[in-house]
Amino acid sequence: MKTRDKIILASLELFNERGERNVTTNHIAAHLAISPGNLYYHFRNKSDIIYEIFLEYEKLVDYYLQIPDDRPLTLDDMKFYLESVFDGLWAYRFFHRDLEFLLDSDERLRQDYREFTNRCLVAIDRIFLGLTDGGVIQRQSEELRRAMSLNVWLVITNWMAFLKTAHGTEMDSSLSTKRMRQGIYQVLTLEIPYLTAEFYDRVMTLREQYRPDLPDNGI
Amino acid sequence: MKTRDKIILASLELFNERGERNVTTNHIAAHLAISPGNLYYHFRNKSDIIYEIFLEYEKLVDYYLQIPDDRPLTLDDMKFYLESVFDGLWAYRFFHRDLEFLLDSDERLRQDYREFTNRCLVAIDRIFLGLTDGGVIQRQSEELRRAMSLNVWLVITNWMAFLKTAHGTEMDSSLSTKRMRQGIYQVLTLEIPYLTAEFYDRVMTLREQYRPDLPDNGI
DNA sequence: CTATTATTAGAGTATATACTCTAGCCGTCA
DNA sequence: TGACGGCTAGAGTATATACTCTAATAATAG
Repeated sequence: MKTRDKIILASLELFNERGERNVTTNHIAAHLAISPGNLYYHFRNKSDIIYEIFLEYEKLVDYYLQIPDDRPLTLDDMKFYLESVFDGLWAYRFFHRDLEFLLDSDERLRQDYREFTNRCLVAIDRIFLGLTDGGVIQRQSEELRRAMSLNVWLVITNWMAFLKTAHGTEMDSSLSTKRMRQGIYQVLTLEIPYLTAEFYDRVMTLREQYRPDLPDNGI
Repeated sequence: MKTRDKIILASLELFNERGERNVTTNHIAAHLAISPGNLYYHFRNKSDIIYEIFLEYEKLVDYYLQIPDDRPLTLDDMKFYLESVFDGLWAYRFFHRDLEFLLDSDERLRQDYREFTNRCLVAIDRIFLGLTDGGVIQRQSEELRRAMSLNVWLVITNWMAFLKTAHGTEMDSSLSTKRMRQGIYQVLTLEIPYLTAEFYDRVMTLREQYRPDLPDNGI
């Protein structure tokens, strides 16, 4: 593998583990057993590494959120969207953690992230529409649908942070995978009142699969 | 005013403006035109200042979220809760920004914040119950109510971050006050399907007052 | 084989940051 | 008046961090 790619990979790994703020370029270099000079030969600065990682994240999510325009959406589609998005969130979880700082310190990233958010919101909206056409969700006013899409986005993008802050340090990966799934449960909760009678039971059954089997409220 | 209190106040102000990460203890001292030594006479370290600010935040929110147990809740109560909580969020907006890092670097804060989250979730749940008793909201299963409460919490605590990241740098205070109100709009959106027939119109009218009068989706 | 270019090592630097230390000021109370 | 304790100034320090510079090595093309 090219050194450049190794740097991106190691950075992502370290960022996810320790948080971008706690990972220096020297750490990254040391982790790869290369010299700082080598790292800076491939990247002008730390922001450039982060930006590159963002581009991958963006590409992944954009890929996942493709919406067929020749057919309505099914329950399987919905399940796929939810699982994919939460997987992406997990794979790049450092990103939403220090988001505001990252955007503050990189104009390019700020611009791109804004458009990315926009695309995601539009995609969520289209998914709702597609599910409406598919008879899963009742038709709603555009205004309500948009407000709902935004709420879905807020729940999704805040889920990781909630897990990290509301739980202790007991974030071993198996537990957090389970907990991640609870994010899907939360999103499905948002949809419940809008389900059609035909699909109500099926969606509720699906939702059961993501229910946290833990005694408390998720705390 | 005591120097100690001035330090807390100035820190909060600077943290909110620039983000905790961008504010050093030397900045705070310089801003107050006092010496670093003076600052460290009053606080052992930066974490201590942040912890002190958190205690005030906590006190404020706990105060706002008091729930009368001798009567059901009214629409006015609900409005009060929403406006108060978003005001608190705005006044201490730096806090949720670098939350994960702050909790990572202060064991005390992590513990306290966890309990704080817990209390808030319980309070939201009780508010829903109170509104049910008040005939505003339809009675739901405990499980659904809890999941809804968590969604409300996720929307609320992510609202500031969303504003900061989804909009450009055009965050003058008048605009952001308007935008903050949209957070209430979003929370009310969550409640719509659960309103009783008697209160539906009144809540929808209230919600109208928080509707963003901007052309786009809030981007 | 040689010349040129891409890559890498690793010491080094400028700056920032959290925090310390000592000396002195100032109000109060005996 | 003087001594004492709370408060403050401000220079200073150890460490970290992002990043640079030069020289050496590997790869490649002619």
